[in-house]
Amino acid sequence: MTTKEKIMDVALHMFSERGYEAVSIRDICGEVGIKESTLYYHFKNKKDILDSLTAKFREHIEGLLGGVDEIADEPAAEGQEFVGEKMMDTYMMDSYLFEPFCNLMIRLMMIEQFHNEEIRELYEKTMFTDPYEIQMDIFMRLAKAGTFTENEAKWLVRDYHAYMNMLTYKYLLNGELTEERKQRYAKEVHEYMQRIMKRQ
Amino acid sequence: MTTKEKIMDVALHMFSERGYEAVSIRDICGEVGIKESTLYYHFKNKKDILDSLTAKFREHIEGLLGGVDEIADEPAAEGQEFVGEKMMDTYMMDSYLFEPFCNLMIRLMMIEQFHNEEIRELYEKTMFTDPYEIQMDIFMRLAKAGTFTENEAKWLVRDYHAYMNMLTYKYLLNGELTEERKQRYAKEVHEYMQRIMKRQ
DNA sequence: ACTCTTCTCTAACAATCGTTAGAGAGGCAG
DNA sequence: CTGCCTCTCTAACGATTGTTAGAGAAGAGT
Repeated sequence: MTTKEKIMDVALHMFSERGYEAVSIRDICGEVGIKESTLYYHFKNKKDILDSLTAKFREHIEGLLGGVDEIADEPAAEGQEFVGEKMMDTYMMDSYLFEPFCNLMIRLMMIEQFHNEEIRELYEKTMFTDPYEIQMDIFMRLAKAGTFTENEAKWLVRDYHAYMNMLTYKYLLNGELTEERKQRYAKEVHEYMQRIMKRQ
Repeated sequence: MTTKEKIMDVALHMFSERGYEAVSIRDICGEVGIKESTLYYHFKNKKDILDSLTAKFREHIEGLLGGVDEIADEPAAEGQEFVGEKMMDTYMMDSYLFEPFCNLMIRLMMIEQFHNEEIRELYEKTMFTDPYEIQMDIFMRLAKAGTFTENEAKWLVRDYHAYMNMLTYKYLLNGELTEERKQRYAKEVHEYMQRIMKRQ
C-alpha cells in the first residue's frame, strides 16, 4: 500500500468514526507514521482527502450500478423464493452494505451530510434514490409476474424501503460490523420478504 | 427573555443547523450581542450550554410522557376512524415533532449523536424507544378491539414505526419547518393508517 | 453614603488548527 | 560524478479556538 493509499485508508476510518472536523491532520499523520508536510505532498489540503474518498466511492458506485441490469435478469437460483429479490439483496449486501470501503463511506456520509452539501446529495443518491429505484424495479417485476397488483407494489416498495433503512441503521451502521450482525440483518430482511409474499 | 435564555435560544438554533463543534462561542455571542466573558458568567463552559439544552429537553419529554396515558384512554372524537390513533398522532405531532423547541432539539441530536454518547442515548430513547412503545400500545389496543390479530399487530407496528421515521426525516428534520410541510406530513401519516385499516 | 450583589465589559491567555518554506535523502538517467 | 525527480523531513507561520483575570456599571438594602 502506497503512502497516499495509507493516508486515505486511515482518514476514512477516522472520519467515519469521529467525523471530518473532529479529526485533525496531525491525528491522521500520527496513525500513518508520517509528518504533516508529507501529507501535503500527496494532498493539496484537508478537503482534498475527503474529495478523493468521495471520488473513489463515486467510481465504485458507478461500477455497481453498471452491472445491476444483468443481475436482475438472471433467473431465480434454487432455494430462492422469487426472481430477482434475493439475488438483488445479496448483491446489495455483499458488494455494497457489507463491503468494507462502502460501509465506512456510508458511515462517513451519514455523519457529514449535515456539514457538507455535496455529501448530503451523494448520501441521498446512494442510500435513497438509487436503492429505491432498484427496489421499485424488482417489485414491478413481481407485480408483472402476478404476485400482486401494480398498485399494491407501489405501496409495498415504500414499506420495504423504509423497513430496510431501519434495519440498515440498526445492524450495519453503528459499532463494529461483525459476521453475526450481518447474518442477523440478512435474516430479518429475509423474514420481511417472506411475510410480504405470504400476505398477498 | 433573560440573557441566559437568549443564549440558549441562539445556541440551539445554531447547533441544530451547523452542529455543536462548528459553532464557536464567538458566533453565539455575536448573535446575542454580548461579549464572550458575559457568556461565561451564565455558563461554566461551552459544554454547559449543551447540557442545559438537553436537561430542558429531558424535562419537556418527561412532561409529555406523564400525560400520555390519559390521552390514550380518551374515546375517539368525531371524524376519527379509530380510538387512540389519530389522537395520538396529533399529540405526537403538535406537542412534539412540530413543537419548535423539540423540533430543533431533535435536529441537534440527529447531528450530534455521532459525536456525543449521551446525546446518542437520548436520541434513541426519544425518537425510537419511547415512540415505539407508545405505538405498540396503540396497536395492541386495536388488536384487542378486533381490528386485527395480536400477531399481525406486532408486525404492523414495526412497519408503521419504520414508515413514520422515513416521513419524519423527509418532511420535518431538514430545511424550514413550514406549515405546508407539516400538513403534507400529517396527510401521508393519515393515508398510511387508512391503508393499514382497510387491508385487514 | 455605604456596601453587596448581579451583570457586563476589556484584554488577554495557552492550545490547537490547517498550512507552508525550505532543506535533505534516495534512486535513476545522462 | 552530475543533475533531476520523488518523497520525507524540520521548523515554523498566522488564524481561530475555549477560557479567564480583573475592572466597571447599575441597582437594592442597610
